[in-house]
Amino acid sequence: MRDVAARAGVSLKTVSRAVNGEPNVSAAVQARVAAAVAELGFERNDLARSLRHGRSSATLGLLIEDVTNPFYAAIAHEIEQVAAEKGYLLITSSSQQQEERERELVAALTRRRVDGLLLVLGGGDHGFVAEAARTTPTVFLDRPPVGIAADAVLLDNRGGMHQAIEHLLEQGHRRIAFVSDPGELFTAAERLRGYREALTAAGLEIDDALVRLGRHDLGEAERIVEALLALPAGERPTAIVTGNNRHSVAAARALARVPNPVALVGFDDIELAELLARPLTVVAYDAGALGRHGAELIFSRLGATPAEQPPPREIVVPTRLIARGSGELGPSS
Amino acid sequence: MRDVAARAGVSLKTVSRAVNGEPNVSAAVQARVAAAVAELGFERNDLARSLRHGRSSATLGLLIEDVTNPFYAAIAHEIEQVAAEKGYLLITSSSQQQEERERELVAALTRRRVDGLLLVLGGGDHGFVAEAARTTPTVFLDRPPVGIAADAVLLDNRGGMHQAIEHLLEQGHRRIAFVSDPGELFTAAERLRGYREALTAAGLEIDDALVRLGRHDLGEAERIVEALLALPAGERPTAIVTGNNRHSVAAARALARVPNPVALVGFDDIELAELLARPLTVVAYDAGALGRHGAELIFSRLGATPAEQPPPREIVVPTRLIARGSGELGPSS
DNA sequence: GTGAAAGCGCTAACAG
DNA sequence: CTGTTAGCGCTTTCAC
Repeated sequence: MRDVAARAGVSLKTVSRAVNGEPNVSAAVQARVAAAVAELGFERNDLARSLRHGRSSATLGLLIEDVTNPFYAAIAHEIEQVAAEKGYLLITSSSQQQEERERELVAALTRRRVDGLLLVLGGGDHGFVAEAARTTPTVFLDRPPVGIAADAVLLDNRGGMHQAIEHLLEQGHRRIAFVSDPGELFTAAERLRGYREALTAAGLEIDDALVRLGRHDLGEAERIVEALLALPAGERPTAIVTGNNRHSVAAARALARVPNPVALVGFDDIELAELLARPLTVVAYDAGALGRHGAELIFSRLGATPAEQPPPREIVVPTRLIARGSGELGPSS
Repeated sequence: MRDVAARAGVSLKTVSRAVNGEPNVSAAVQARVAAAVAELGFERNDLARSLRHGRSSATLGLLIEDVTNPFYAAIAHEIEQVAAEKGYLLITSSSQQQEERERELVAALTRRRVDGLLLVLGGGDHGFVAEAARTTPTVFLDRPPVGIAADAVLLDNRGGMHQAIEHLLEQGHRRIAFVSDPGELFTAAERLRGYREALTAAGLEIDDALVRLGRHDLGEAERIVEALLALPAGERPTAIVTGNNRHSVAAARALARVPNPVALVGFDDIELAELLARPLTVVAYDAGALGRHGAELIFSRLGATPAEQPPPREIVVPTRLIARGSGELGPSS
């Protein structure tokens, strides 16, 4: 920038004004600066800018488990879209479900002075985010904050699971298995609660042998479903509900290998679900909405003065059941 | 940091040393600084650090079309993994296939002084990247640079298409359609070239009516395939090869709606392809490898002195055919 | 309309 | 081992 000033024969500050489109720069000077900028290939250093400017690195930070899961990709994409409209960029980082990585990455994002933090965190206490959340607008996505207060955008986990169970009950199922993540995970716990509530409301006993919670590693999940399917006649479930798209994929694979499949309803939609040999019935929702609302919550805080900051808010994204076939198999088919 | 220094009763520089784990800090002082840091909830400002430090914002910039496409998600994920090992974060931005966005985003990333640029750009001249590439290690992914020299990681597009066509020829197909992106796109052009080469090598004429290039908008792509399937008997293709995963999804959907389907081979693998009603035969490859190699190329330049910089390099990722059923349909089935 | 001085938070290069 | 000085590239403040 100093070089540009020298080249254009003006002061540093004038270049700054010209480059940033501030008022009080004559057309002639504006043009001279523009020419110098072009000749020197100058690009404003936004790091230095935000340092002095005090605020705004014009960057948001997102922490998810893994972008290759379409659920997270949808979230990341929507955040990025909202951010782009405001001239913000997005740093996306993956925890790989490791709490240590979560800590490291929140710290790394904070050190870079992101203007907002969007977090999908695992179980356990989230106290390590408290400090960052004090100075940076922070939104929890998919899972609520634990141990601290902050905005959150969640799914209607229980409601969605009610839809799934009620749908299967209508088909005559009475032995419905639930395959999902470990119960430490908020979403798994809530969906399990929905599962229990719906069964209990129908006057059925909960058979804990049909509740299988394990990491959403595809291989392990497949083995869990295989074990369920290998149960003797009376104990075998006639339907399975999965707790997320990874488990749905695993269950679909395991089911494809047995001669006498059972009904399946997945939580979260899957591309091409309708073209599967056994079209997948799912509890669907707008995953991107988690990101979109989250980004909007961030920007609403960014646009408000400290005095105007509202108390923590919670947004719940609705679910809906899409029947495609796999969930319409009867108990004896 | 100044507050920490005051609190610990040491100089600014000593805090800097302690915080960064530099040598020449006594254990006692180290402890006192650590205590002050904890009490004040201090987090080093990496923006200021990299400003002074001159180099390294410890951030890489990635420009893709859209993270919700699993192809790009795989790339982003691998880059992030490699970056994480070195303590780097990744800014992921989506062009949505708009050249104007590409320009804006490359500029935005450059202004933030990312240490490396990984770009998936559309057709047209890439001159607008030249200035950035001069000062920042830049790698082109999936599509080579046009008009400038830079590292690139590409797929074996022609080879992959040869595999697809040869496979279909072996099944007896002679009328094979090609459905892909517009020819301005390097990958589409190369795959089309592979298609032509393989057919010509087999002594067949190219029927341009069977070559349909259009944006990979799912709806439009479906209509293109429908049109092909609606051709009269003699003109109708007996097999279709798609140019990318979006077109494969579109083709699978369109094919599922007709009573007399044709063979289908997709370029790029799809999750659950084996569980589709008509299991999808594909030309598969390691999409993540594009990202992994790209990130490694960046870091190799980052670790080299200006004098050591090698000339632009090109890495080609191999493809392989996976037969699952849709590509093994005969011409008269 | 334009410029000079000061400083954002940190670290390189020296001193001590 | 620790502190001082200067300055990264930019913007704020205030003067002209």
